Amino acid sequence: MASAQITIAGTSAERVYDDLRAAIIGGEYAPGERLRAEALAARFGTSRTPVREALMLLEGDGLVEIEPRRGAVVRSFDPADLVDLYEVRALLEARAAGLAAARIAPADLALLEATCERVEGLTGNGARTIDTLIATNEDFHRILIEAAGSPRLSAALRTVAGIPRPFKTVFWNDASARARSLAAHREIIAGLRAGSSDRAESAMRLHVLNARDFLTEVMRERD
Amino acid sequence: MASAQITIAGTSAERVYDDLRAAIIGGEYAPGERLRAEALAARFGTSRTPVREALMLLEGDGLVEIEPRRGAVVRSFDPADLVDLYEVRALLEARAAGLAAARIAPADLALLEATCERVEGLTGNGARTIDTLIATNEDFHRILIEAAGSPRLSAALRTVAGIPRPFKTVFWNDASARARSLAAHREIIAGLRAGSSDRAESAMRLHVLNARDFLTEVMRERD
DNA sequence: GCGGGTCTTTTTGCATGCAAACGACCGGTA
DNA sequence: TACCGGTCGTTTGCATGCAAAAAGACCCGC
Repeated sequence: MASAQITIAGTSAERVYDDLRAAIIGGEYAPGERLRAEALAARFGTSRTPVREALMLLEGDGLVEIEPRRGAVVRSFDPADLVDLYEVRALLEARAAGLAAARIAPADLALLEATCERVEGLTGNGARTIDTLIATNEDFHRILIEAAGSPRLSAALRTVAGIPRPFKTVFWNDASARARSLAAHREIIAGLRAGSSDRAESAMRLHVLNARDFLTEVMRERD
Repeated sequence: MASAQITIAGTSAERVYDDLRAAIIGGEYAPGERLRAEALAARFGTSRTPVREALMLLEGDGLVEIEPRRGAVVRSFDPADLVDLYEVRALLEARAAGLAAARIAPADLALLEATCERVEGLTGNGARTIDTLIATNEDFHRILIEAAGSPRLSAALRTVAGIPRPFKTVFWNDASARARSLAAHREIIAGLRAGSSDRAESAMRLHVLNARDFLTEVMRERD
C-alpha cells in the first residue's frame, strides 16, 4: 500500500521546500515574480541558507528558475512548455498506470475509488469546492504513482509534477472537463481492477493528453 | 543543433556539482561511502555551503542519499534499482529518439555518425580505450536527447542519468556487448535519417533494454 | 523629453561561528 | 559475556558577516 508521505520534514530546508512549493503551485507567487531570499526567510521564520537550498530543489522541479547572481524567479509556463510538460507526464503516468495494474493492492484500489466518490459528491463551483477537487485529483494521481512501485519513475515525475493553480482552476471550473476527468479516473480504475496494463495505460495516456488539449484550447482562446 | 553544454559554471556550487558528479560516476567514491562536507570543501577549495548545495542537487539526480542530521552517502545500486532505472531510461530515451526522428538537424545527425566512427576506430581493451568508449557513448545519447527538443524530457532523464563507472566498465570490456551497442546506434541513426519515429524509438528501446539485461546478467553471475 | 554614465542601494554567494544531534567509546551491571 | 547508560568528539544544519555583483536612482548633456 502506498504511504501517505515520504518526508517527515526533518530539516528546515525541507519544510521551506514543501511550503514554498505549495505557495507557488497555489498561485501565491505569480509566474515571473522574483523570489528574494531575505523576504522568504522572514516569511518562513528561518535564515537565507535553508531558503537557498529549497530554491535549488524547486529549480529541479521546474517550478523556479535561478540565474547566477540574479536570483530566483517563479517559472513562467508558456503554451509550448505546458504541452511539453503534459506530454512527458502522459508518457510517465501512463507507464505508472500500466505498472500499477499488475501489482496494486486492494487497499490502494479502494483509496482510488474513494477519490472518485468524493469528487462525485462535489457539485458546487465555489472556491472551497475547487480546492477540494484539485486536492482530490492530486491524491488520485499520487496514490497511483506510488502504487506503480517504481522509485525512479516517481523521481522522474517530480520534474513535471507542478503547474500553477490558475491553470488548474480553469480546468476544474469547467463542468464538462470535470465530468470527463471523473469518467477517465473510473476507466483507469476499471483497468487496474481487471489487472489490464494496456487498458490502464491507455486510459491514463488519454486522460493526461485530454488535459493537455484542454489547456491548449484555453490558452488559444485567451490570445 | 544541440549545444555542447548548458551550464557555464557560474557559481561555486555548480562547479562542485559538476566535479563531484563526475567523481562519483567515475567511481572515485564507492557506493555507500560517506561524503563529509568538510572533506569535500577542502577537496574543491571552497566552504561547506556550496558543497551542501551540490549534494542536494546530486540527491535529485539519484546519485547521493541524504539523511537529515546523518549526512550524505553515495547511493548504492542494487539489482532491483538498476532494473528500475534502466526501464525508466528506456521509456524516456525511446521517446527522445522518436521525437528526434521528426526534427533532428543534419549537423546533429553527422555528429551522431561521428561517434559511431570513433567507436569503430577503437579496438583495444586498455583503460584509456574504455574511457573513450564510455565518453563517446555518452556523447551519442546526450546529442540525441538534446535533438529531441523537449526540455522536460531532458530534465526527467537527469533523474536516471548516472550509474557508477564499474557497471559501465564491465559492459564496455565485453566485445560482443560493444559490437551490439555499435550496431544499435547505427540502427537508431538509420531510423533518424529515414525520419521514422517508430523505428528510432523501437531501436532505442531495444538498445537500452539490452543494456539492462546485460547488467542483470552480470550481477546474477556475481552472486 | 530622452539616452548615457555614475553613484548608491540592494541582493546574492560564500565563509564561518555555533548549538544540537549523532555515533563511538567506555565503564558498570546483570 | 552480553547489554545498557553516560560521556566525548565529530559532523551536521542554521544563522550571520562580508565582499562582490547587479539593480535602481540620479544627474547631466543633448
